[in-house]
Amino acid sequence: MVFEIVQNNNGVRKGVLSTRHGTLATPFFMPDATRASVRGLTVDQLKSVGINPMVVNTYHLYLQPGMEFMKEAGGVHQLMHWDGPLLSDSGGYQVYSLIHRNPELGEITEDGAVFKSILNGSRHLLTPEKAIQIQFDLGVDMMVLLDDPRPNDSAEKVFSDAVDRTVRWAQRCKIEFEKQIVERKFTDADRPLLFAVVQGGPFMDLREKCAKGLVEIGFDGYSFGGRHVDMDGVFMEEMIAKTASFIPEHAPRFALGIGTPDDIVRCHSVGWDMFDCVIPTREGRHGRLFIWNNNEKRTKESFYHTINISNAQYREDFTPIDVTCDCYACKNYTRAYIQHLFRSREPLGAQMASLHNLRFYMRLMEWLHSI
RNA sequence: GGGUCGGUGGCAGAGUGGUCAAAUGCACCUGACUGUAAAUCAGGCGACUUCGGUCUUCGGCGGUUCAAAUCCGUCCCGGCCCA
Repeated sequence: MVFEIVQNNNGVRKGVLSTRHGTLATPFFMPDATRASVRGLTVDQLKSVGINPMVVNTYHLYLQPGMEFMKEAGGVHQLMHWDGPLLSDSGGYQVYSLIHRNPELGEITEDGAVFKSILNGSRHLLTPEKAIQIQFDLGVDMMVLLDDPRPNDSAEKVFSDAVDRTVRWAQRCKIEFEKQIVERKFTDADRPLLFAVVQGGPFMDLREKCAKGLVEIGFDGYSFGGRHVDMDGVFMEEMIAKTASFIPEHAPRFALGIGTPDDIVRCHSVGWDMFDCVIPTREGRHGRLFIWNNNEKRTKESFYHTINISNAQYREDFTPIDVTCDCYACKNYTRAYIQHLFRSREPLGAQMASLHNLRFYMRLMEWLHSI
């Protein structure tokens, strides 16, 4: 059994997911180590705040350092000196994001995603099969199939076509996945897990259709694809809840790219189990720090606030970022010092901010496990 | 003492008659960031404002001109050169 639900409270689940690099208690959050590195942090630092699974990216690692190198390096675990579980994203979202921002950089065809490298302009074709092969070469524990995301303001027809394509690609991914399992002599006990992606944008019936199509093919887990907020940035609560309900209960549900702390809480409360997001690290690098509200004021609706450490009001604030936090930054440094590091562009500032925010996210997971 | 170049908004530094409340950079004040083209990006940064404008600014003072940061006189201050 890949995934076992140990508690289900009106759809709020706690479970255990088994991977080749250990079991994971859901819900869990994975920081993004896109280029085989959580920006600015060492393995020891990540471990010190309780990080276990992380997400690397097919697209980025394929372009740089490239797959020959990755094979030579002995896989991504060995390369980045990480012995915890790793999940790789397929690169579908990266190509989508690239094309969405600049249509000249590529296009989606039935064959796969055609795109220009932003590093040197070289042309590449990422097919569903290739995305799977690359992820096997990376040696990750969990992979995501190549999907076809679209911006949330697209027409229904666009989403409908994207859903159909995502399902067709899913079929191709599954076939390639099974072929690789045989070729690489994996057994059911030591094979990686494969996650499908449910697309459909804001259209509920398309989400349902996509989920059905994917479930029919059969995957280890299912992900929420695309953006979970509308064009105004509003969390699409009902759609996210419904999409979870379209996924079989016994499968882990991965909320791709989600999210802010309250988005994670809301997603978890409607049945999502796994999360990854750049927010704790990116916003940390940009000076936004997550802070717990006082215990007695903590509710699922309101449990944290943020500060921008660069703001003038913290210039002489010689208190820790968060008095309740046990991360290295909070244990040893003051807000005034972190601000000084930011103002003087000392990389230690961004590093400590990332570390603290990741600790915040880990504590958020601990909290969700405890309530 | 003589000559010469120069004094511009917190700093550096453009501008050398009107389109200048004055480029640009830094600093400063905010904001954004959700499967990382992001140690990034956006806005603000003289005062007041009914947001259309109004008023006071480019070392000081005094001129020329319809109009001056820009031209003239003078004074103050600084750099360099000569005594």
